[in-house]
Amino acid sequence: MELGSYLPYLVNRVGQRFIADMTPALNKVGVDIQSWRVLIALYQQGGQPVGALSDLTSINFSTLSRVLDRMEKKLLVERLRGIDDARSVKIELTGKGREVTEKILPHAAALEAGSVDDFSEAELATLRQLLAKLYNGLNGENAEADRLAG
Amino acid sequence: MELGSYLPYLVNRVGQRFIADMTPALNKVGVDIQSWRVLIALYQQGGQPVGALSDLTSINFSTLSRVLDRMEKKLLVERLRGIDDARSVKIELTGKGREVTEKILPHAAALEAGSVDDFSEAELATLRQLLAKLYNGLNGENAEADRLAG
DNA sequence: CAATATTATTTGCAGTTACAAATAATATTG
DNA sequence: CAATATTATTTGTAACTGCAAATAATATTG
Repeated sequence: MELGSYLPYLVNRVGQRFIADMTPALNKVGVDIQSWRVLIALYQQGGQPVGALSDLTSINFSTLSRVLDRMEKKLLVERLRGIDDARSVKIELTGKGREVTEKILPHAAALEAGSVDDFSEAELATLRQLLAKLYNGLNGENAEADRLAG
Repeated sequence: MELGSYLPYLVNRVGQRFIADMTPALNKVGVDIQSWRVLIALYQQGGQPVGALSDLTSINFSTLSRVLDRMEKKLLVERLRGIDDARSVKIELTGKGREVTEKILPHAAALEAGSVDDFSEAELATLRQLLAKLYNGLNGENAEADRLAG
């Protein structure tokens, strides 16, 4: 097996570069990378219970609970307890959360655009499609359970 | 901007799934994900100074120093001080390090193979090529410096 | 060649992360 | 409907991470 063709390696180094390149813009508004993932998810998909948000952001649910603590302290989100089921907590963007998200979004868009400067539209579409397909080919945290359940 | 087509999102969730799916095999031999990245890198590219290893694994160099502490304690690697330049420390796999790597490798290969089960050879080649191209389109940690240097 | 600058790695420290257990609520079942 | 199981989130804790400063060595320069 060659490192340069090993998918986890190729994916990880791209992910780390995205983070590194995004960091200056995030620092400017005092938002860390995890909080940024929560911000876009909420901005685009609307208020979510913690569990759904965990799936959406790929952040471990107990880590996410702490990320939400930080964000709540900064008034970026609020926890709405027991809207339909009192066990779940709906997380909503605040006005400030929306504002901050909209301040960051142009940087994010520019960074993404810059990263695929040399891509044709077809290549870009293919990359997105193949990344989605790859995701579906993986098991996620329920790998063990999935396998046992057959 | 749509979340489902946003590259950092697509890449991050694939990366997290790779980690989640790999974790059981790593736990079995008591190796964490960062150490695993170091193991494959050294196994395939040979002994490296810390800085080069940091680039190769996308692990922050100061974090890497601590990862190497753990690995050294487990006798997976050794630090060879001042081979050519006494400032640098060459990191080498130990026999045990090689052994453990070879115990994990089949799981890693199987996981990768399983993740692309539905891919044609052409799709797989395209994905790898586009991920490499995407990586090159990103700036890495020197983004600021690069930009200033023009 | 002493003083200063540069390069490579480690360490202090203040957070962040994730497992497992605890808490809190709803759902099931005998 | 009380007892038990299940679902959703938080919290205790121990380890991990990354920035910035410290250390340690080589390279440059006046």
